[in-house]
Amino acid sequence: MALYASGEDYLEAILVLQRKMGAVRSVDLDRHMNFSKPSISNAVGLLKKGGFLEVDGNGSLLLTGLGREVAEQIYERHQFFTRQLIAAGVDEKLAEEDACKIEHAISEESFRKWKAELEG
Amino acid sequence: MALYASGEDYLEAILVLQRKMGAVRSVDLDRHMNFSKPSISNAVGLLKKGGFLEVDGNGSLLLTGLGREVAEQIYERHQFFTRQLIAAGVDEKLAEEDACKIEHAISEESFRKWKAELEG
DNA sequence: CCTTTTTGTTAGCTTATACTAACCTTTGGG
DNA sequence: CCCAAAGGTTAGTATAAGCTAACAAAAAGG
Repeated sequence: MALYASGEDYLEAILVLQRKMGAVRSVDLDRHMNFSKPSISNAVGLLKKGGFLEVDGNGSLLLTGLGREVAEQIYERHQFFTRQLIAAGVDEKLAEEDACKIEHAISEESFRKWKAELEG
Repeated sequence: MALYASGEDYLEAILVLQRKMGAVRSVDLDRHMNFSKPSISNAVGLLKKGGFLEVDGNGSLLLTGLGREVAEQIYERHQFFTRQLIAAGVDEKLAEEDACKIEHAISEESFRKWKAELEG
């Protein structure tokens, strides 16, 4: 099952929220991303079907190995682009916003090389 | 009328083709981008309606001031990201592909500042 | 215990962006 | 001069990703 920009964003959000607050349920995603409950519910269903996460008896979202891998990759990109933009003088809010879009647009290969070049 | 990633790509392609071969018709776009004729036709219609281009009696696509402005902005981003990635060791083909996606994801403000920072 | 709130799902809609199949023009060579 | 090719449009379809309205189930607390 393919993963798209949207799915990457959900996985990243789950990772971030897990680090911040331990267990993460759909409703936490709901509050963190600004999407409606049905959108979250639908996205979580797709990620489950794709093997990126599982839902336990308490409704907690658990990243699988695959899901965690993707989430960490995307989050690393997020941080890199945010740092770069802030270093260039962009204010934090905009830097985050733009990083959040760029992170889905670049290939892993380009990212690795560019990061090595700029921060290596 | 709003302009999306897709529209930006068409405008950029028109600009590039104009520079390379003078007049540009839909069929030239057709060959340059790998989309079907109806997709091109539809996109051109939307760009016309949005005031980004006009079509003359010969079917040539003429960028308006607005259209040219957008096209040049996007093309500048395209060139910047391609250069950066190539400088980081990414091969040209992938650099172009990734640049082509990143160019739509970044805000003008972030782009200006980042370009100034990296290429002074 | 019953009611309200919290949480999640279903059903159905919208929009951006692509596609194919089929059709209509215009144009240009034999 | 006619027929084929080239160029472009129409109609209908698909998919990713969001939305609202309405419902269902579970938890919480007076």
